[in-house]
Amino acid sequence: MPTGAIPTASLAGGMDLHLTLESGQSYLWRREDGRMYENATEGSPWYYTVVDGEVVRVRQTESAIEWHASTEAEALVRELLRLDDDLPEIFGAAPDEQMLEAAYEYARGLRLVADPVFPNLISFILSQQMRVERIHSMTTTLAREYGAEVEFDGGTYHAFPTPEELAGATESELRDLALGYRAPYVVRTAEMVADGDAHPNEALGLSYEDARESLTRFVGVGDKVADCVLLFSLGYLEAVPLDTWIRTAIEDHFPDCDCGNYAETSQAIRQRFGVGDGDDYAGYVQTYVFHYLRTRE
DNA sequence: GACCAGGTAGCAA
DNA sequence: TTGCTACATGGT
Repeated sequence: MPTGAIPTASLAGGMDLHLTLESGQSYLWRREDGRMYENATEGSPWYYTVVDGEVVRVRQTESAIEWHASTEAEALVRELLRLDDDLPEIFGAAPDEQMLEAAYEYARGLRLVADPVFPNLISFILSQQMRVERIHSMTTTLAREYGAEVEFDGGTYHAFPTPEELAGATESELRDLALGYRAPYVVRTAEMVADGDAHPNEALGLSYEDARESLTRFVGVGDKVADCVLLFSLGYLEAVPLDTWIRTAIEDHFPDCDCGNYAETSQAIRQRFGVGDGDDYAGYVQTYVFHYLRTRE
């Protein structure tokens, strides 16, 4: 079984794996000690995910990010956890606002993730009007009920279901799993992908705003969920999902950015959060602010 | 028992 | 276009 260790000192701006995986941006990793989202973080718990049928385990030790997988996986780990992002470069040039500075300090070492797109799309369809812990538990349930079992190093893991596997579920079954009114959204979106009518990757290559518009054709996907898919999966780091927490931040700290509708408020806050003259990395700033506001105290 | 959580679809004006 | 409102569930 290939293993490896990526020295933390080699990563620009360091890395905090716990923050990165438990800050509510990805719902596709699970903690092997079963203590996801508990504040106590003694030891170096392993996290795992399944990508294209391959189990990938990672943990953070004092000096490295260790990985363990069924194939050579360093490049994949670097991609999934965005280990090549240069945090000092991003935050060195980020806006000089008191609340933002507090968020940078609070979440030092937090990196964005690059989730596989279909699982990410479904997990954020589930996310509406839900708390972070429950979103994670619902994606875990879908993996357990509909995902393929993968054997790895003596253990059994569950992959997130494919579009075909989820399209085979019924609304009624998913309601029985406590997905509530999101159940038909999940089935219908999975069917669109499984039937070849649409794929979230078709957003790639489009301008940011066209890409956001493109994703909203999926059932259960509006501007906010589309922004999450763009930011946490498709590498549009300028995307700033306007959820309840960010809307509160706008109200309290950047009231001039509230333009009354999503598209214009989005543009204003992206300019405010962005590095330099444009909106570069505005989504990076957003993720720090979200985590800071949601979990401080 | 309200109130809230990483909102959206459907419908009326 | 914009402005309601219904929608499930579980925790505080």
